[in-house]
Amino acid sequence: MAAADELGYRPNAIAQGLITRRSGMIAVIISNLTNLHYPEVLAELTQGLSGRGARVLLFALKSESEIDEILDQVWRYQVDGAIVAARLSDDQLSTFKARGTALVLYNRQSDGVPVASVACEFAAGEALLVDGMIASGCCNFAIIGGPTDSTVGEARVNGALDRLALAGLTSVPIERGDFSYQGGYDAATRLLKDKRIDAIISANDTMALGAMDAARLDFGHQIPETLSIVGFDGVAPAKWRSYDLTTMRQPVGRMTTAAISMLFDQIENPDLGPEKRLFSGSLIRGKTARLAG
Amino acid sequence: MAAADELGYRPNAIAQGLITRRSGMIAVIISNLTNLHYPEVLAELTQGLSGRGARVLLFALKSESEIDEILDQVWRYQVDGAIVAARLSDDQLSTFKARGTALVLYNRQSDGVPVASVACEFAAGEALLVDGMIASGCCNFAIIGGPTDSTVGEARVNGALDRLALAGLTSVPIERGDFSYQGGYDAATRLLKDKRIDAIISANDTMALGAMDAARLDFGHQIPETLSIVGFDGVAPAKWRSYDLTTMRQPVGRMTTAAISMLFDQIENPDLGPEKRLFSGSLIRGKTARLAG
DNA sequence: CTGTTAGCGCATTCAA
DNA sequence: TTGAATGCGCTAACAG
Repeated sequence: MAAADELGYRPNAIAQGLITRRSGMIAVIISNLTNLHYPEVLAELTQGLSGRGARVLLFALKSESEIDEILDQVWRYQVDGAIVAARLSDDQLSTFKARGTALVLYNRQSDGVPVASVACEFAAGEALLVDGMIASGCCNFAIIGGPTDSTVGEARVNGALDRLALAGLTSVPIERGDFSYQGGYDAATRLLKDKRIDAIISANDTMALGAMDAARLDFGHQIPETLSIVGFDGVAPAKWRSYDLTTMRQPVGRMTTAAISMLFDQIENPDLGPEKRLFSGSLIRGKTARLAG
Repeated sequence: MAAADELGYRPNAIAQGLITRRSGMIAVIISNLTNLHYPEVLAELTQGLSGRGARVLLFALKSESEIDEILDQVWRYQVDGAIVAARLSDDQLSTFKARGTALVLYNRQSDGVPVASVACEFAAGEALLVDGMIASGCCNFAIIGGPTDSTVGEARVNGALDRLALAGLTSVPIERGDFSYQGGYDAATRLLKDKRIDAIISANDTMALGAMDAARLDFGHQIPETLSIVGFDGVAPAKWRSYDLTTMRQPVGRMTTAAISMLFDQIENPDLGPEKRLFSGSLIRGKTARLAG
């Protein structure tokens, strides 16, 4: 019988799945793969899932409107579970429960339906950044946010705003970008017309890098002397020496590991109550902000 | 019957696949997802395949040695085809033919077994870069290559060496990196100890960016006045204003589109002769090399 | 054109 | 322990 194996025989996983009702496939749904942060997440997820004997069925959304057709495919393929970094409506969330498909949200929360999720704590992270900048003398803040329909983006903007308000800083100008370098560059170009701005908080690193270039190359700013800039994520280019961005690094490894184990917990024990796990980021003291304290 | 659909019924693609012998899944195998270039490729592939009604089963290799277990999974899952950006042995290539699984190599070639592939022409690209640099007065070239076991890396290094030899430039120093920023940074640090070097050719953009930072921040070079640097790929960060790298951009959209249509051609017509499609890159005249001509 | 049946490749059950 | 039968959800080929 082992001879058959030498002949190239491999059990048909598709047929196996039909009978065991376990396809061995996990849907990974990511809304903007081109964001520098997500390839890292995807790589970790793929490795981690592979280590637990599962395969990744990948879905990348070009726009959030595609999510319905994507979910349609997800149902057809009988995936054992899904890890989702995209906006899901309450209806869509309920469908997962109704169909008994395990689900973990990545860096998103649900206000309505209870659902398992992992996320990086932004409030504490933003607070740390904001407090440090205030303590070092920044007083005219501006924010570069994501699109208003982005959960992550809004959360980070609000986290920063809250902390600024706590320090008595209100009416902070906000410009929005699409999380891209160019988006950050353009947003900063609009913001820096106001010469008093001496601190920019960006909702992610890539936009912060664009903002840095606009500030120093077009506006003649010295960073961090005349302008502080901070980001969020801790992507690889933020560490590059031409930038050396001050930012909060998401613990990608721990988050993906957690997402995977939560997913398998659900699969093995279907009526497990959903759990939310929050990880705190780690401060990367780059050279783009003087952080006192 | 349409009422059943409202009830949430979706045909079981797994069962469909069992009988039609078409799973609707394409394996995408990528060796180093963390390389900045590949997320873009993956995004395009996923979109394109989705547009043709196929789903992506993703495999990311941490090291080339995992390829065998990966292929094992590929066979089990009865994928309709595979797009592979990883090193495959002749044996492995033959197995695809033997099992009748459609296959397109991405940016790799096979010398032995005939197999369909798409690739970006490096020789002409490197020639363009090299000629331009020579014409503008560079005469002490150095090369930053990839690991010796990387097909793409070696091809690009050899492309550059050939062209340099044609101009009578021989004994060009080569240092190798792992395609990462740090790898390029370190390689440049070793190369630039020789003060005569006035031109660096990097096997990819990310290493070129690392080399730029080493050159200007540690060695006090003015780019491109005292040192020219060119890369290959055309990744997003290469266009960032702090770098503005001179490079050859791979036509990712055309290449992925071609890979997908070649794959489907094979699927629909199994005994189609393999075709190699070569695309030429487009020169991006950044600011890191003065290119005469 | 609608209704029935067989079988895709397995895992699981039951009989031997 | 080994061997044969059943069925997972569907499609295709067939009969009515």
